[in-house]
Amino acid sequence: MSPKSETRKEEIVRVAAQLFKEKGYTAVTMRDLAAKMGIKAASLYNHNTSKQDILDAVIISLAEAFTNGMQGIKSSNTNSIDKLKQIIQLHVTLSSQNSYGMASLNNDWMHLEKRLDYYKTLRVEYEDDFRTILVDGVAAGEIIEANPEVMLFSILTTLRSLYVWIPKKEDLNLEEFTTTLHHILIEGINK
Amino acid sequence: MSPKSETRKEEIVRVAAQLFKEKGYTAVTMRDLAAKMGIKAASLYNHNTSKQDILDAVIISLAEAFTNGMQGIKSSNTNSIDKLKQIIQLHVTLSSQNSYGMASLNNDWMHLEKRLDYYKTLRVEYEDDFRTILVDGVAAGEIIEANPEVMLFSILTTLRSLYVWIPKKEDLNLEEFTTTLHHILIEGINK
DNA sequence: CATGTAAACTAACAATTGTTAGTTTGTTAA
DNA sequence: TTAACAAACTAACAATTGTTAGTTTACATG
Repeated sequence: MSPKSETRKEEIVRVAAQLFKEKGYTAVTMRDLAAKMGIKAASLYNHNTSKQDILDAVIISLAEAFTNGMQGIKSSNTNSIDKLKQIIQLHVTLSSQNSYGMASLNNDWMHLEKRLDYYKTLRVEYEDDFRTILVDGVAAGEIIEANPEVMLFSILTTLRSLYVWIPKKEDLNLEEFTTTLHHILIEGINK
Repeated sequence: MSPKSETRKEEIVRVAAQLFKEKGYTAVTMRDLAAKMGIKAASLYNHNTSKQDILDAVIISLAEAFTNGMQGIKSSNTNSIDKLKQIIQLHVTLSSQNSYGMASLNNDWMHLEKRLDYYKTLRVEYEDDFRTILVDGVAAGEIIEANPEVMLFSILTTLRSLYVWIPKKEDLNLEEFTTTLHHILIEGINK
């Protein structure tokens, strides 16, 4: 009934993401991570095979969550403005659930090795899908005829930075925040 | 007549910023930097006293450029919308002149040590000045009555990410880009 | 009780890190 | 020619890094 409780391995990954957000992947040592877990560095290797694997776990699962979310939005039968609202909702949800992981997704992806190409593919495909929604919206007359590349850049960078702001506002009403974001990001390009 | 040509020390700082953008401050070694300069790591110490000092030089000068720009905008006798346009112009200019340094400003500031507090002060003051312009604009009826905090977040994160996009578009017309940004960022909050 | 397993430990390693000391080279100025 | 200086070099250091090997502890299951 309840979700399977967190394994020790998952706990390590979760705590690692917190440290990665504070100092960045490279600056976090296995001894730092172990200290925060209350154990010795060598003990981490009973659960994770390497520091690199921990980074992979943090980043790839989140990147795939975005990809899955985008698939659902693409296949929804709604207009472009509504799809944009769904994208905003997706970013708010994932960023509030995992603001630590979002930091690595944004800042530490270049330290992926084996999975770097896979990550880049997911990222490019996500941006392509996003761009298509904007271009379709312009063609359908729902979105102003500004440069789609600049619209994409402007909206997406705002959404990608949500993880910085959401945890700072502890009394933040997520629903109200999302509505305000809709208003600011979309009214500016709505026709 | 011409600006004093670049010293060896300044050259090192400039090249270091390029590496910092690629891999982040912690992941760049003094041997990496030396190799890119075509010399040995020890030779760097004829010019710079430490790796830390190089990071300070990259970040602080840029942060002060933003502060100086904001001072000029604050003291200009124009309405809030016009001040916002000046801010956009400031970010486009500094980001295109020094996209490498902007990466450190955004991602490596936490590795400042002696100058960390100073940097944080500059950053908070800049955000305060920006917020004041928005609040004044709302009070004057020039800007919609959305939550100023969300407007600030949305616009500022877009501007802070310019350094990622500008170098990617090599044929980018900066003037046209700035105009489009005005349109997208401001029409959405214009009254 | 016996066994298996999850999860911790100590000790150590080889490689890499930022940095220092001391020296050499090449160019400029007197 | 000599003196001064900028800028490179070699060699080495102490500390820190990710990781491995081997062992111990605690608990759950048969």
